[in-house]
Amino acid sequence: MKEKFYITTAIAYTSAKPHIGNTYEIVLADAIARFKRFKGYDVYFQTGTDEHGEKIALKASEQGIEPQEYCDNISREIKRIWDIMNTSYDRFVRTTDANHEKVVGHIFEKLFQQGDIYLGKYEGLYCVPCESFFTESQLVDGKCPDCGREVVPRSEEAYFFKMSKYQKRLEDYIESHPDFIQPESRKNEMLNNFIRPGLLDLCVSRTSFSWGIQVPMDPKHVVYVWLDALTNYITNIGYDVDSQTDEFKKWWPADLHLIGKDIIRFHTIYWPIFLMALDLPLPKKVFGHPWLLMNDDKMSKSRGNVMYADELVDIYGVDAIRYYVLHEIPFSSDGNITHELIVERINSDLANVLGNLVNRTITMVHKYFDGSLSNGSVTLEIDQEFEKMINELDQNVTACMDRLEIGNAIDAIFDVLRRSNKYIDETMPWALAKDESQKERLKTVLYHLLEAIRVSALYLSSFLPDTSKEILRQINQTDGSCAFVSNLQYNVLEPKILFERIDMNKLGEVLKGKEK
RNA sequence: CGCGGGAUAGAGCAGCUUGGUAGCUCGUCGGGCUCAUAACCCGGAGGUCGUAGGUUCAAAUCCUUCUCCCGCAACCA
Repeated sequence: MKEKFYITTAIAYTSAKPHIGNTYEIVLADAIARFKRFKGYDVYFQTGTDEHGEKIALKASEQGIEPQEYCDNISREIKRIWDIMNTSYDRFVRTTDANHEKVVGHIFEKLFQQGDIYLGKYEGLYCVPCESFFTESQLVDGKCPDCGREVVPRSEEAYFFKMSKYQKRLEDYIESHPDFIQPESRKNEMLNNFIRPGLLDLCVSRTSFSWGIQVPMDPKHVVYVWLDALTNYITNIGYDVDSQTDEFKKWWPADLHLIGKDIIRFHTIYWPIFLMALDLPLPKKVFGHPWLLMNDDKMSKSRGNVMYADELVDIYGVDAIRYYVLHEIPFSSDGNITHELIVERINSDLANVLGNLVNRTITMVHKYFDGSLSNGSVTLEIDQEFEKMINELDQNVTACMDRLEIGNAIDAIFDVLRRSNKYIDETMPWALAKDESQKERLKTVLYHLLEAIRVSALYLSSFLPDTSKEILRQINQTDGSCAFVSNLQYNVLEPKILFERIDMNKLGEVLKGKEK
C-alpha cells in the first residue's frame, strides 16, 4: 500500500490576473507533488480559486458584469496560467461550486448549533462613506485610511466564532508539533502576537455585501470569506457534517498546506480551530513561503513593476522560468526577479552546465562510437568516485526536499552535473580517442557520463519536467533506476540544444520584439 | 524597552546548534583544453565575518551594548 500525500496551495483570490509572484506558489507545490510521486507516494494535489467577498463584487460592478461572470473569467485565466506553468494538480476547485457552498452552509449551521458560533454585535469604528469598519491601528491620524474622513463608533449584528474556547488546545498543539508551522520563525510570530495574548472571537459573517455564501438560518448574512475559503481543503474531497466519503477518509488530514507568508495567521490559527470545532484532525504541516520581489520591491500593478508568468514563459520557456523561481527563492527570505537575473541563470546553469554537458557527451558518443555504446572494461578509481556521487544523489535531494529546501535540492543535482563537466576534463576522452588501445577506457568514460546524465535527468523531472523528458529522449534511455547501472546499452539520438544562450546585450531587443 | 528574523569578498548566499586554517554560485583577471552552446577545466585577486566590549590558549561561531535592515502586531484577502 502506497503512502498517501495530500498537498494544497492556497486557493487564489480572483481579484486580478496573478503575477509571477502569485504564480510561484503553484510551481513550488508542483515540484513537491512531482517529487513525492517520483518517490512512490500516492499523491493528491489540489489548487483552485477563492471567489467570494466584497472586493470581487466591487471589481465586477466596475466592469458592469455579474460577480459570477467576473469570477469565471479570472478563474479561467488563473487555470490557464497554472497550465502554462506545466503544473500537475489533480483538481482545480472553486468556492462558487455548488457542493462547496452547500457544505459550507452545513458547517456554519453545525458550529452554530453546538454553540461555537453565536449571534453578537460587531462594534468598531465605522467610516460611513466607505461603508467599512476599521481597527484603531488601521486608522491614519485617527481618520479613515481610505478617504481621510472621520470615523464613528458603530455596532452591527454579526455572528462570532468563539476562538478563545480553543486557544489553549491550539497553543498546546503548536508547541507539541514543532514542524506544524514552517519556517519556525513564523511559529513564534503566531504564538507571541496572537495566541498567547489571547484570541479575540472572530466575526464570521458580513451584512455589508451579498457576494458570498448565505448563512442558512439567517440569509441577510453571508459567511466570512475565510471560513468559506479555508474549508475548500475538505469540502472538495468529500467532507460533509454528517457524512464523509471514502475519498475524504483516505486523504484527510492534508500533509502540507503551501501558502504565502501573508496568510499564515488564517492557516495556523483560524483553520486549526475550525477543524477542532468540527472534531477533525489538523493538517500535518503549513509552510508559509516567502515572496518574489521585482527589483527588491513588492510587485503590484499600481507600482507598474509586475511580471506575468505567461509573458515570461513566452520569452524564456517554461522550464527556464520554473528553474528560476524554484532555484532562486530562498527558504525563508524573499527572492528577487529581474530579466537580467533570469538570463544569468539560464546562461550559466541551464545552457552552460546542463545543456552543454548533454550536448558534448552525446556528440562524443556519436563521434567515437556512432551513437552506440555499452560500458567499457577499464575502470579506474576516478570512475568509482564518480559513481559514488551519482549514487548519493538520492539521499541528498530527498533530504533537501523533506525540509522543503527546493533550491538546495536542485543544487544537489547541479553538483553532479558540474562534477560531470570536470570529469570530462580529467579523463580527456578526445585524447583517449586518438589511441586505439584506449578504446575500452573511452567506453567506460562516456558510459559513466551517460549514466550521470540519465540519473540527473530523472531527478530533474520534478523541477524541469519537459527538459527531463527531452534529455532522456536524446540519450534514448528508458531505464528508470535512480542510481548508477553498469550494464545498459545506449543508442543515443542526435543532440539538440536544450537551452540557447541569451546575449545580455541583446536582451533589450528581445524584450521589445516580444512586446509587439 | 511589543514579538521575531537578519547584517560574512563587487552581487547573492552557506558556515554559527557541537568555538580551532573563512566556503559556494555569479562577476572579474590570468592560464589550460578543444568533445561542446565564445562552452568546459585550473589558478589569482578581492573579506579586520555590522559596531563596541567580555569569556577563552583560541570567537564569524558563546555572552553583553549599540547601529541599521526586514517580517508580524487581528477581523481587506
